[in-house]
Amino acid sequence: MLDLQFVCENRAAVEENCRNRGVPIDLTQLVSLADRRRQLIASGDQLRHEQKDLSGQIPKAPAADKPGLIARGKELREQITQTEAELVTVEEQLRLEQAQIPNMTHPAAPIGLEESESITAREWGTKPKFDFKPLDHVELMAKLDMVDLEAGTKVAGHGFYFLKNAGALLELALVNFAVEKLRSEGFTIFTTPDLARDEVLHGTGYMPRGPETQIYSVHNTDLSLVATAEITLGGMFKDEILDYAKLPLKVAGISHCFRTEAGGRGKATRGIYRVHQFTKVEMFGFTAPELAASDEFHEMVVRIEEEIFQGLEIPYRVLDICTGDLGGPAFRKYDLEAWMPGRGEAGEYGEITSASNCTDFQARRLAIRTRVPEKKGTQFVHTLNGTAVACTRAMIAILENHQQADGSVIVPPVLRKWMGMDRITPPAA
RNA sequence: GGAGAGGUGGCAGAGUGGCCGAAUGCGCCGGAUUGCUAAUCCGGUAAUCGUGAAAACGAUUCGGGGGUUCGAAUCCCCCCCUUUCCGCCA
Repeated sequence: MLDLQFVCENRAAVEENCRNRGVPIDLTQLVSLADRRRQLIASGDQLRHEQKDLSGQIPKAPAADKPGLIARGKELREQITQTEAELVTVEEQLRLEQAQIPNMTHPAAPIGLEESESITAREWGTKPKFDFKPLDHVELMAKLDMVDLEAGTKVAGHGFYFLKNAGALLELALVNFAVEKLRSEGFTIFTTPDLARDEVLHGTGYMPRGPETQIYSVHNTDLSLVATAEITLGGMFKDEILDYAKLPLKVAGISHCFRTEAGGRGKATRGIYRVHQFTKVEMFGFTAPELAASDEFHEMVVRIEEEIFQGLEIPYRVLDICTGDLGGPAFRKYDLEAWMPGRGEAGEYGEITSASNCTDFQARRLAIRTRVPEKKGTQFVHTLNGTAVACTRAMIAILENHQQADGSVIVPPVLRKWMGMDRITPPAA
């Protein structure tokens, strides 16, 4: 969420930003609610001040004066109750209005509403040329006996799967590879809860239990399955004041990710590209509340993502995401898209990572602050998140890019120590 | 799951209706002093909201919510969390 005072004082800029992002918004209501809130706080403060003063006089007052003072006290109590009740209502409405407003946007982010208006910042690697018709990951995994989609459907429904044989090993190898990389970069590694309180989901900008939610919730509890470890990693320092000297904090989480993918049917649903559950290693950062600090962290996150996929020898491109395609909390976002030879007619790019700088947008709702030397009070830290490895997508890219004419797949050298094999071949019958 | 104990400032820990935003200790910051890797002494040291250019002033906050009262950290009710013992268990 944005700072209320900031929104009121920079109304035109906020409205323009919303237009750039394709978010319809009218700030009139918000501004008048903010005014009303201020009035109510002022009169409430004044009434309470008088009440405090009065109740201090009562024990010392002559007996004859007491009934009058007590009567006045009762009157004040009623006025205060009334004022506070209205304030609660106003603040509730205000919160709803505020929640609609997306983060501001990095001045360098490309402006545009269509996905196609994102800019390709750079490309890496050479797309493989095959002297045979390349298979897609579904066919490859079937031939290599790496997945059981039917069993997944039987047990949990469409969008669930059993990884099997080299499939299961490949998932673990990817997790290990990412963890090794992140440790060398100074990240503290966590396995995190796969469920979180709705309050934490809201804090990180996810909306459980709505009509269009992407989130699975557990009935009769305030818990939901996490869509990413971003939620739990962001939530772990909720309401805390972080030591400025220890920033930036680099943490990484291994978790399962659960997504309903409501309305996601139709495009690219084949195989394990879009699934309801997958395993992911996620980076998360808390930086000093300065754009220079979070910008630098953002570049580092993208660099690590690129080095991971360079290690896996996957051709990819980096997209600087345009304003219309940024999520609400993101100030700027870079996606990595891997070349997937089995997608579409002759191969297509598919999203494999996403790295966002959320500036203080998440931190404000989560109340994660720091004390900046020489500055009064506390300030909200900046938070960032980025995918190290989303296993299913990474597996697709590996299988389709490294497939051989005989249907086997060469294992990227960096994974071999965990896979225990150089090449994935069909298991002996 | 059963029985008990407890949630107060960065930490520890007092406080059972007005003199309590809160003793004391530790930590931290500033200063004094001492020729010595330290001790001692003095002072300062919460967050949030509102008004204000600022200094400052006011309000709120003792796990959360509700109640009693002129007045609640303190009394009553509900909830949450932590912890100890027992049971069960990967």
